[in-house]
Amino acid sequence: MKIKKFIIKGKDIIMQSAREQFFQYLARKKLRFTSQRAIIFDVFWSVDGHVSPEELYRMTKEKDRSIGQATVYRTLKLLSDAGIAREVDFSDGVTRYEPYYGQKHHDHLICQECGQSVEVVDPRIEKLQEELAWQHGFTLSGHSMYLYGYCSQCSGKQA
Amino acid sequence: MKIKKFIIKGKDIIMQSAREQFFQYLARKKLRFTSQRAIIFDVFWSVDGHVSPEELYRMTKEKDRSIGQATVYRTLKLLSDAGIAREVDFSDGVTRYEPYYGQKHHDHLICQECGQSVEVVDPRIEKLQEELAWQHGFTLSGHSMYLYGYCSQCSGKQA
DNA sequence: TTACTGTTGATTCTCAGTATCAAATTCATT
DNA sequence: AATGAATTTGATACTGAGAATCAACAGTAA
Ligand SMILES: [Mn+2]
Ligand SMILES: [Mn+2]
Ligand SMILES: [Zn+2]
Ligand SMILES: [Zn+2]
Repeated sequence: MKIKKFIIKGKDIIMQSAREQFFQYLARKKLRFTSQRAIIFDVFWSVDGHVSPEELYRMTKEKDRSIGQATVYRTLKLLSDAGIAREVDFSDGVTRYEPYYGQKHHDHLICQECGQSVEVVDPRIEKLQEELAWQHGFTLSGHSMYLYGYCSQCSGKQA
Repeated sequence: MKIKKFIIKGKDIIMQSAREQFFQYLARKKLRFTSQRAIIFDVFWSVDGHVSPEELYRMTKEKDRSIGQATVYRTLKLLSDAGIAREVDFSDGVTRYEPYYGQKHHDHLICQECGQSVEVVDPRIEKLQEELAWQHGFTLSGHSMYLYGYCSQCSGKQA
């Protein structure tokens, strides 16, 4: 109970910080923190998962009928640039976004049967990636890594 | 000279084997090794790089004016299924294909400035990926890993 | 107020990739 | 060779994600 409350409070604080960072980013770029952007941010943050622009569009519409789809796309791009959202691509044709503020970097392990995804990270891999790039004279600025397979439930059903 | 000749000969042998594997695959699936498929295969193989369907379409047209774009798309898909081509996605909006027969698995290191890509592989990373999936109860069937950064030429020009 | 800059939603557009389909080709049997 | 079934083809229409356009709108500062 206490722990859960603590966690929720923690998440809430993070949310406020992220909101603040978004605000700061906009200010720095002389852009405005409009009501639409606020709504989109809030819904996006409350989902806290891997959400496509179209999904988010549907959800924001429930809060505000008048919000346009283009604005959702635009805002997600802004959130990316501000460093509080990240694009993820599970190779199923839709680009998704996930909250990224204060979150450690992670990669994804995806079940090809049921679609569930697990967030994973291995510091040793991260280190080796850096080395690998270095060996080829590259300055590494980022990477994307997706591990595809079958989860414990689904690998039983496999042929 | 001799070495180059040997390499070319080697490549040629591989090409023949890949062609043979394509043929076998088609036979197994009761599909036909048509002239169009042969042409597309040959051009694809001669390019030996990361080529988009549209690029390949343009190139095959130079060999045979009458080949349709749909056939190129279809054939690339067949080559994928046959295990002699692989889709690659450098996150620039186009899916590319690369020959994959007899080639060791590799990942890609991409320069975000000039677009050049380097094929890389680190057995230690591959191993750790396997372990990582295992730890989460997953059976790993594949992965995609792209390292983004700036090559030695381009990192000089960086701001 | 005015002038200016950024924002919005609707709409149109683009572009990769797919679905459709009638005509053509190839294969299997007779 | 003739028949008929199965596969393949290229043209064309279509789809769906995302971007571009644009006129109306909303803050901002003088
Ligand atoms: Mn994630
Ligand atoms: Mn490659
Ligand atoms: Zn599963
Ligand atoms: Zn470069």
